[in-house]
Amino acid sequence: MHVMQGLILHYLRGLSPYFLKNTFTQRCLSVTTLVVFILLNSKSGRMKAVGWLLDVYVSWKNAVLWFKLESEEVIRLIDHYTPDFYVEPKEKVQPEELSSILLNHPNILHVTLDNKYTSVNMKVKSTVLHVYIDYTKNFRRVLRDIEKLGLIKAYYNIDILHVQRYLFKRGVAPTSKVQIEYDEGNRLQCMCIIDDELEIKPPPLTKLVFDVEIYSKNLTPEVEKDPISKILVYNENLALERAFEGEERSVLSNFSDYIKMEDPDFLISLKVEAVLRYILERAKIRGLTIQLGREEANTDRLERLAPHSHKGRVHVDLNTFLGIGIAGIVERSRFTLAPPRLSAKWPAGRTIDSRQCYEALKKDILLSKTRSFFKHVTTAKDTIFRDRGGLILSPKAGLHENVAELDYESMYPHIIIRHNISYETVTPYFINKTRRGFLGELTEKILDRRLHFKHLRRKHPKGSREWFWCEQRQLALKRILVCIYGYSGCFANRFNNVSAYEKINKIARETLVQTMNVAMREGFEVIYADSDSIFVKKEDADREDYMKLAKSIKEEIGLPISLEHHYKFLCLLTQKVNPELEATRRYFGKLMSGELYYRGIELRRHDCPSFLKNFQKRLLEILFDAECVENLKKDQFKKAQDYVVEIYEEIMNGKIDPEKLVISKVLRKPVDEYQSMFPHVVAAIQMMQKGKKLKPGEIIDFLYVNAAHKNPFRRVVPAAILNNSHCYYDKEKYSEMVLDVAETVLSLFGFNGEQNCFRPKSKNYLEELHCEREDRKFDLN
DNA sequence: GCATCCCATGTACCT
DNA sequence: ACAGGTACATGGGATGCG
Repeated sequence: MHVMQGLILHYLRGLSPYFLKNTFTQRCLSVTTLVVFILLNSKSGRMKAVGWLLDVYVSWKNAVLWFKLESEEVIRLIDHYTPDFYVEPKEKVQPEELSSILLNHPNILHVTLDNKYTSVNMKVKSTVLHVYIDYTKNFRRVLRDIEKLGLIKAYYNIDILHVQRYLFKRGVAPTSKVQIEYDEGNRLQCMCIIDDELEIKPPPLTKLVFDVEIYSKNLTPEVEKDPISKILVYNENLALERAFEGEERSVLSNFSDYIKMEDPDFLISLKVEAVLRYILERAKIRGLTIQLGREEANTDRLERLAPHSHKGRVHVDLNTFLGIGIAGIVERSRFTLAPPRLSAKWPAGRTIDSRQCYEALKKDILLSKTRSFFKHVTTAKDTIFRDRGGLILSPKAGLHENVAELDYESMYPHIIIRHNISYETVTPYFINKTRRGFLGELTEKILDRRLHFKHLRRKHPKGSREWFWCEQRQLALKRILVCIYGYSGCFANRFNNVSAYEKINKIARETLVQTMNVAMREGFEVIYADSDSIFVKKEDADREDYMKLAKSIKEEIGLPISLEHHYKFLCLLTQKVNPELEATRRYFGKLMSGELYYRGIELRRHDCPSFLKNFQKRLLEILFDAECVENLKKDQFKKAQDYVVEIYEEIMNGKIDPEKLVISKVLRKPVDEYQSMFPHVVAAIQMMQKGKKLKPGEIIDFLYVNAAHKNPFRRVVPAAILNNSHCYYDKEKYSEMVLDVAETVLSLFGFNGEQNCFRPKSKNYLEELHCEREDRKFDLN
């Protein structure tokens, strides 16, 4: 009850005349704007502007839209919004009758009869009632009330956000460039999209990257007790630009003033939502009213802070920003048609669902709430036989020279498009090719866009702004594309069709087999293949020959494939636990360009201490600093072994900075759910004893101090409570790890850390590894 | 009582 | 609320040995 009242007050305040006047005068301060206003105003009483839709939220019966204008001004406009949904009456119930019953509800404005598809199959339209509600806050209540009637078979369009409903209807994606018209009451009269789809440069949105330091005795600060000691502001390159420090009150109010002055569109920090809330809570405790958004925020119930409480600005996590940048966030917003504050953080499923809903509604398909049940009955045996993922050809373990890696470009999206795979076109028995599939249509738009930026990127010098923007855009789209395939068969997908998913996999496997056969026919040896890539070699083949192979595969199979890497040396590994077997998805090598390239080994793992990573990298550099295989196997291998001895001794002498030996692991579940005392779990428990609040997903940094100790609590120490003066790392444990890391790189050449630390096993070992495998024909049975 | 093997558990990586 | 496949470290019980 309290919460509800708080929210309503909050919304009312947001719309009060006082507020509107306030922003209006503020905006008019600039002389240029005044001139523009007068000029535009003189004719129609309406004002026009061009800008970008920055943020949208919905409250009460309005949509509030924030625009960044070309003039760098920011304006807030209001548009009407009427929440609505659809219902399908039960068979015996007359639609007209249900309609008049519904109209009795005090919060239902009106009801119309309509014909819509209720499934993505689009077979036949059903008669449905279109129900309009007065205010957003009554939406759930109306649903609850009419549920009790027992007259309704199904509800549609009820589990999307109001802001999605508004934007889908408008058909405008946030961040779009638009021409707007609005009246003196700041009511939006007209909004037309200006096509800037092919722009590389993102809209001119400004950002503020910051970090908050909190003074706390505990590992997790408590907002009631622990003051903010510093707020640091960083520039584009993450260099410190400004520091607010000293007494907390002044830190907070200076920071708030700074935001007001700089007026950034984006607020960016680590754990941005938690940090912004912490700032507001501390301000409240200090009796300050500060404002981080462009509108006043309601700070009555901070623990229930609404997701869009910093209205008019977009808050984004630092990692998202570093990953895909503003350009990537713009891509996500335009794909999902959701405001960037949401689209930037939504996980894959939500992202794809949003766009699918938009596309479905455009086709007159209503959005069912319930996940569709099994569409086709199959036996368990069928499922096991059919539902296999990508195909992997065991690597031929050993050292290879002059190897080409050919990768299909976006294989899964291409398969979806070429084979018309979609929720409504695929059954276990056939694919309907008489009409264009829903999924293919969507995938093609996004794939074309991604490839456009991927290829455009190459036309700009590496490191230029344009290059980065293209990269950020194509990366953001790539991440979405990969998930379209995975999400197609996911149970949580409202349109899901497992057959479609399985079909994609089947075609992918067949494609890979055909690809290998082409390569072999052309006289290449296939030494490894995985899902959408093959590794081939042929004596004396050069770059041209490999590109020619890619071309003939492309022509024969019809999907784009290209030379992704050309290796001077490539090591394919055997399994550590079972050296007779080859290890997939674990290899390392050196490219013709001189660059190292590796997958799956310790160097790629985030839980490997930095010291060991550096060590392994150096080992690779030493090993591959060779002209030919002989040179590598003899001289460089020897040098690498010497380096292992050197590092081994350095560890044993206790000379290494413990900081560099810290291991990071993610805590995947609450500590009490673990069945064993794993090191990171023990470290987590120790941290909790020191007052750290830990949730699943958090990173645990720890150091081995006595790995073999009987008491699990004596084995590790969390990095956060490392006391340099009496903390020693476990030399035995870390020296073991040094040997393990060395073995990954050197065991192919006979190195075995355990048995004979630094001498090769046998002379014949390498020759054995190099024995040629007879060529095989691959076939799907 | 110990060393060793084996397996479930858990995390991370690859495509 | 993305899937499926894979590798490896770890803990701890089972097993074997003396």
